[in-house]
Amino acid sequence: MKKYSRQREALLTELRGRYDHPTAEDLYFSLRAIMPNYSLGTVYRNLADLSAEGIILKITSGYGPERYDGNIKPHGHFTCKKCGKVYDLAGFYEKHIDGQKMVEELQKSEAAKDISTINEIRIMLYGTCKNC
Amino acid sequence: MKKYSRQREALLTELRGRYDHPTAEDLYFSLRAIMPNYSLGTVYRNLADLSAEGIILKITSGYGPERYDGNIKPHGHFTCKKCGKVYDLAGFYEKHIDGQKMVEELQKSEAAKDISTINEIRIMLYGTCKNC
DNA sequence: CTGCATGCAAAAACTTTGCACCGCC
DNA sequence: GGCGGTGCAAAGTTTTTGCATGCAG
Repeated sequence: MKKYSRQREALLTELRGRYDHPTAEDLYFSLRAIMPNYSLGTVYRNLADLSAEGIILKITSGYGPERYDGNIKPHGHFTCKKCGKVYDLAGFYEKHIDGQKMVEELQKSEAAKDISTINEIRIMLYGTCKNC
Repeated sequence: MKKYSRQREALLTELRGRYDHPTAEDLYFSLRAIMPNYSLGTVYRNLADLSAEGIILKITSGYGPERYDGNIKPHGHFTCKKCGKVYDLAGFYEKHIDGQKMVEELQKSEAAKDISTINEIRIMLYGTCKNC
């Protein structure tokens, strides 16, 4: 069982209160404003724990540092290759992705020889954003 | 126009000759065996150039360093969260992903307000592999 | 009190870059 | 010959970790 901590709680609240897919450093600065001794190591440790538990989402784009999302409802993302910013693709999953079917088909396919379990599907589109 | 170099040529040959999604370091060691002065900086520079030009694929999983793929035909990947290894999902794209339709629908959707151009779609599944 | 979480700083992991030299065009 | 690519090493960026201390259970 996981032990409660004010730091983890504050991190979760902060992340859930914003919709800009912050980096660890973004969160660090925000949290420092509230809890002046909040350390960067703790940000990273809590982000790693929370995302491993599936309580938050880690967003990996390959353009800049990792970003995090408090919204764990499956949804697609778009990354701007110029500025690295990540945008939500609302409604995209519902329209285009049938996770259950994908997993079922994979289990029947040749790829099944390598795969033991599947627990996450990420979809990332790339291009340039309107601000760039 | 891009100038020819033995190093870039060898990198491309090496990458196209293997199907294990090597990291920059993997390629560095392989290339060193053939060209003893091949430097890691050059590996990174050529990987960056080639992937920016779309001649090779950069595979970002978020579990370990970037990996690269000489096969640029669109295809899905699977990452093992334990060992970081990446596997191809053959036939997955054809069966599940209609890139053109995705882009068209996105242009009509609310997400279009942020997006200027789209030029890549990546899909990554996660879980554990048979070897772990 | 006991042990997991934190703060802080050092270190690790990965990637980029400055500069002198080399080799393609 | 000129300019872009390379080799090497140093530096940059991002993330992880060791250890003493603090706080939840």
